[in-house]
Amino acid sequence: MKRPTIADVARRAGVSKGAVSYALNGQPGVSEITRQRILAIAAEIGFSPSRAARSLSGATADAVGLTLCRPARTLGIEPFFMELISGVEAELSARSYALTLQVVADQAAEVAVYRRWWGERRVDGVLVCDLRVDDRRVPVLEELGLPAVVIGGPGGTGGLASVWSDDAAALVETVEYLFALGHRRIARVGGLPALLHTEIRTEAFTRVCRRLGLADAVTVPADYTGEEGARATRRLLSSAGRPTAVIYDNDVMAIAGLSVAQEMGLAVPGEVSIVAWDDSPLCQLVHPPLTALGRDIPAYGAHAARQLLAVIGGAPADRVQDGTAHLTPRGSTAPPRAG
Amino acid sequence: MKRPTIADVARRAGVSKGAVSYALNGQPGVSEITRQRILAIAAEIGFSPSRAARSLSGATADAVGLTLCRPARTLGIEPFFMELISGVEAELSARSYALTLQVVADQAAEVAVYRRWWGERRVDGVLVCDLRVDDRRVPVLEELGLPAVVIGGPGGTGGLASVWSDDAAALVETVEYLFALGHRRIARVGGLPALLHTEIRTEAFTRVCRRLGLADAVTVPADYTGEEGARATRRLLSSAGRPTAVIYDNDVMAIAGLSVAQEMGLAVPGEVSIVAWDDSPLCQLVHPPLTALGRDIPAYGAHAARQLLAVIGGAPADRVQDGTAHLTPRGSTAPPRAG
DNA sequence: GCGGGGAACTTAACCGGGAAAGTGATCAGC
DNA sequence: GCTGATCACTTTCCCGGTTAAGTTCCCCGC
Repeated sequence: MKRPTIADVARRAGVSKGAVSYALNGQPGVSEITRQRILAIAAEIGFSPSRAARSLSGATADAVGLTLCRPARTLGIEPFFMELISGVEAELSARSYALTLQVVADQAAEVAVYRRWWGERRVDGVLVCDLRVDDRRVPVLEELGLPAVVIGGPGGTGGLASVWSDDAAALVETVEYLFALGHRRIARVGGLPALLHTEIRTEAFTRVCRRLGLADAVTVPADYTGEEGARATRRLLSSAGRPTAVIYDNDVMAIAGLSVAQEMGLAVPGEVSIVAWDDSPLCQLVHPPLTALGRDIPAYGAHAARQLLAVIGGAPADRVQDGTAHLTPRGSTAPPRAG
Repeated sequence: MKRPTIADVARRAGVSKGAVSYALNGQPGVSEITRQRILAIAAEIGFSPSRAARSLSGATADAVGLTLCRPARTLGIEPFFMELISGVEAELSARSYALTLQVVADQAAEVAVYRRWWGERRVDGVLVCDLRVDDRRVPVLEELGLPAVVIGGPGGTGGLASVWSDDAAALVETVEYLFALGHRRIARVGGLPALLHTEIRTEAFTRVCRRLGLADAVTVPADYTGEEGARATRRLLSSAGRPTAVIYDNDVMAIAGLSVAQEMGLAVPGEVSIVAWDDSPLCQLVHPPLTALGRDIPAYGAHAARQLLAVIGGAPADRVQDGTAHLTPRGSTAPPRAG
């Protein structure tokens, strides 16, 4: 019932608590026989050193923080965060680091959380998601000196370490694929415009379309929810000179878009081709299954966690590139029907 | 850069650190003028007390733990956990408690995590998900004396506090609704059979079907993934005397089932009606939109968190009932087509 | 037989707070 | 004018580890 302390172990072993500390941490200063005896006693009474006491001397909390700044409803439907977290976790728990999670309302709250965590020494570092254009968290983290790895970029990460994926290249690949199929009117339903990766994708989209000579390459901003995806799709598909292909910034909006197209009596992929960013099992459950840009999100998370641990360990704040998303063609894309 | 301590505040205020401690904690022992001066200085230099030092004296970690024991891919697609977490978080962060998350491989690992967390005083209590039949975590938690709230039941929670929802009643309501529509051959695609709530639902299903005189009320076990949902559906719909209605234990399997039915040329809801457990925006994105059993998962999580904080505070280990899921009829259910 | 050098410990200081006990000074009451 | 209470602090100890600085004791060499 009562949690044993190092003093309990010492008493039972008939040694001082210093000796127990040496024994448990594999340091010289105790004989092998004594060490084994101490370890056996510690295991027997279920002793594990108090993290608080340890971090009070040692200065590390053995925990990293992650804040999520999205409304509850979009957090739930998007597999991205949960997959990211499970990847982060895999890496952290292998080194017995804990993950402290906090859902915040806005960036101001997030910055406050960072300050508190660091002041309280609750975490040794943080992972930063949903990087924004001119993100106010970046200068704060730099000022605090709180070890951090930004999941996102490239660019906009200041002097902080980051792990990024080349969304621009993935988008170019997608547009070129649709172009090769014969599409000339391609539209895009984007994510939240304030997010940096949305801007990166939008810019890449505009650039590649101009290069290919596609005039009206429009991006309709949305917010990753099905409702917004549906509304944007309705707008696009009811316009004069409607697109023959639509790229969506996440799977939920793509599925909503597919529904809207079918509702409007448009054949997919005959009259409209659909591509989803973020491949997920859902993309394969609908009819037709969605062509999607997928990548290994848990690995991305693990990569970020690994880098954060390195930065905490004193490594320089590198900007590391993770794998680029690759296109998996499925039934939702085809050459546009002539007409 | 360097994190200030209480001694820094004391030095700048020209008082002892004891005085600073009283001032910050709102205790008597300092004059109001001094208190204000100390608070101003603390705010100015960005001081927040070290959690480690505080919990070393005070014994509370101001953190609760949550372990998730599902493979990464099913964690991602199911909105349940993320919604639960956001609800838990809302309650915890209001009382500035932190949430420590750990993804584990199996129950043995989970038990080890509990032992470590408690021994390390990393958490003040834990939330237990995915309660199993004869769950081995329950006796361990009781033995450790680690405050815990089980999210699940009723039953199987030993002497631990719990928050539960009446799945049996919700299932009965669903079957009666389908019966009233005229369905006489109703099947169910269940979740993992090892989970207690699956067993509760299965038993309730069997009982209500017997009561209504529905002979072949079969439950096909599955694992919440789309693939298994599709496989189970294929099996059910290709059998002789195929069901005219199928109830799925989660939304992903229901969507997969809908796809399979449409693939097999069966009209939904004309030839097969479909009901999903766990309503989510996805259910409204497919065609036809799915009739679903929904409830407020974030509120469920908040409820559990609130109870855990109460138990940590010394409240008795009650078993509290949360709201029952309610049926939202949509386009996927209708009277069976005569034939 | 005695000093030197380790090995195997013990002791004690420290980390950063909380809180009980102690210290002056002021003030009220008799 | 003395006692006692109260205020506003300061001092000191404690939490449970880590670790630098001793302290024994034993072995070895000369």
